[in-house]
Amino acid sequence: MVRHTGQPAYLQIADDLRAQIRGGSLAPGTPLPSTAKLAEQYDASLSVVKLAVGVLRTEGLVIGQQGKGVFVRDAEEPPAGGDELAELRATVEDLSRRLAKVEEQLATSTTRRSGRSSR
Amino acid sequence: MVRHTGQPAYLQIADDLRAQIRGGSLAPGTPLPSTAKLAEQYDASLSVVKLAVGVLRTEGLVIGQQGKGVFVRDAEEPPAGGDELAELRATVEDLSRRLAKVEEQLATSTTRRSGRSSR
DNA sequence: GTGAGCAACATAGTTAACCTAGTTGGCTCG
DNA sequence: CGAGCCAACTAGGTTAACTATGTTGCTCAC
Repeated sequence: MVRHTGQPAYLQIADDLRAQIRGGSLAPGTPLPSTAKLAEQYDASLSVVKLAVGVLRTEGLVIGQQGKGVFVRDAEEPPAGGDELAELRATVEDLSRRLAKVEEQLATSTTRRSGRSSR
Repeated sequence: MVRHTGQPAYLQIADDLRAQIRGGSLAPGTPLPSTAKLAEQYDASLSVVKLAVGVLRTEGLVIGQQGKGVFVRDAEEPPAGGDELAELRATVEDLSRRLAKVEEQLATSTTRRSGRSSR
């Protein structure tokens, strides 16, 4: 897969593509590699690549055109800070998750139930 | 499915949920119906509901918690100042601070099972 | 040479199945 | 009574298959 950073594969791929876009490796107007190519490149299934592209599409970073490809958006004007906002939100969500986890660990260090055996 | 407005089902569902959130039918902090319930409610497959929720998650409108549910995030509405960015940055800073603190607590008391019975 | 048609490839959407993992509450057994 | 186990929920991730639809380039007949 990609790496086991705790992040799901489709988010890792989305992150990587996002970084390439912001970094300039993928200039506005240029098409991303095709779904199949990306799947091979990241050694992932088509499904996770589609999910990753879907995330970027939702974020408005890219625009998919049926039959042609997925193109990096011009990013002329960030609509209400759309993409940076999305990034910040993702960060917030991640932080919240981690925080809730450690806080729970701290709070329940004595409670200790939930014995879930094997499985 | 939902309706054939040209929009794909998962976007229609996402739109509807988004409208309910913004409209107040789904107040911040309240959980969305479970995936299964939503699927039944919209007469859609589990997959499209999961996609719809995924969109809202990407947008940061909701936060999913495994085992519990998907909860409406606090106050998506931008304050009158309009500087939602600054607010988010502040939130990120705050979360980072708290997280660092708690992580430090955890690290410095690894063998410690300090009593703190919550729940 | 030109146009029609077709094949190949692209994204997009939908569905279904399986697995992981966290939460909760109830039941059993010591 | 209480601790532990477990079953039934929950969301999340992954994969695969199928369909629809749009684009492009090639071929072939005329």
